[in-house]
Amino acid sequence: MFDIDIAELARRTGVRASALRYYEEKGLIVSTGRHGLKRLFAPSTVERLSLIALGRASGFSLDEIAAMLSEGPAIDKGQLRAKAAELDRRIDDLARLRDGLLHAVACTAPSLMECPRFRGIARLAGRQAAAQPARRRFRAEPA
Amino acid sequence: MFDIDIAELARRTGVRASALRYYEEKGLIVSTGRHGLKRLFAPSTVERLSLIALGRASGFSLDEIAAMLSEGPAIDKGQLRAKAAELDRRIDDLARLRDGLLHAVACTAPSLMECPRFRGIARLAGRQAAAQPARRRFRAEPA
DNA sequence: CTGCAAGTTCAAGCCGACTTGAGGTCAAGC
DNA sequence: GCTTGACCTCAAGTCGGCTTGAACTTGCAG
Repeated sequence: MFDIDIAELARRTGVRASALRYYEEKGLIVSTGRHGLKRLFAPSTVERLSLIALGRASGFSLDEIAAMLSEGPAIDKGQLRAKAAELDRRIDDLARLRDGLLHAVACTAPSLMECPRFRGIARLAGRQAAAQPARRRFRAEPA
Repeated sequence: MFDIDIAELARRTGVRASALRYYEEKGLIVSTGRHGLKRLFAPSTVERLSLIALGRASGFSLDEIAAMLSEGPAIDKGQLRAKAAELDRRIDDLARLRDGLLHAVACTAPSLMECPRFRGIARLAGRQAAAQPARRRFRAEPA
């Protein structure tokens, strides 16, 4: 259970070394010290990074995640509850879209927009859906 | 049921005119013609934009949405099914994170990372969570 | 000792999704 | 017929989240 270097942390988490340095700079993770120049991380950082990945995949910004993970004496419960509620809404949206896609697979209408069921989904979607940039997929650090 | 101009479309959907022009350029929406210089849109574009908003909120890129919405003679069912499965995974992730947040509210451990339940969530989250940029919230076009 | 792979810093670049600003054009109202 | 203001185009800028490249430092193997 000794501290691990950045390459090992990258290997265990699938997060690139450059991203790990960036995370440290942003305060999302901490290194326990250095061996020469090289950063050392506690093994528990692996779990912390899982949580960060989960937050990212759920659409939170790094700053928001930092806030949720902060050790601050006053971690705001109300804010967490609000986040949870927001997640519930997003879950509903995703479920609706999933149902829409599955219906689209089975649907015989010539195009999605001509399918009344799909248009119903569209109508439900409404104005309130928040803008959000596109995902980018993980790319491996060149060997 | 006459065609509407870009300002009206923006008003009905909450999407800024500049974004609508960008969407047209990317082929996500089409204008039916011009009145002078001004674009005209069919009223059904409102629904289409709802769908686009839903897709965005669900983490799809504009290109992916364009593909899903395409009228193409061969809209790939397998791909849609894959998207639906992906959504299911994302829904699971979000539910897990939501449960984690709710537990955090109730939890007595001094910090999230010291709570065994939360660490369990972190462990489940695993490596497979895809990287994804942060949401940006909608900002209204200056009056 | 020396070499070198694997780390380091820092600045600059990239991507998607828009927004902003400058300068131009048009249809409608006076 | 002229102004006005809503819309137009096009290029450049912004933002978050990294990645990349150049130049440098180390600990360890030989």
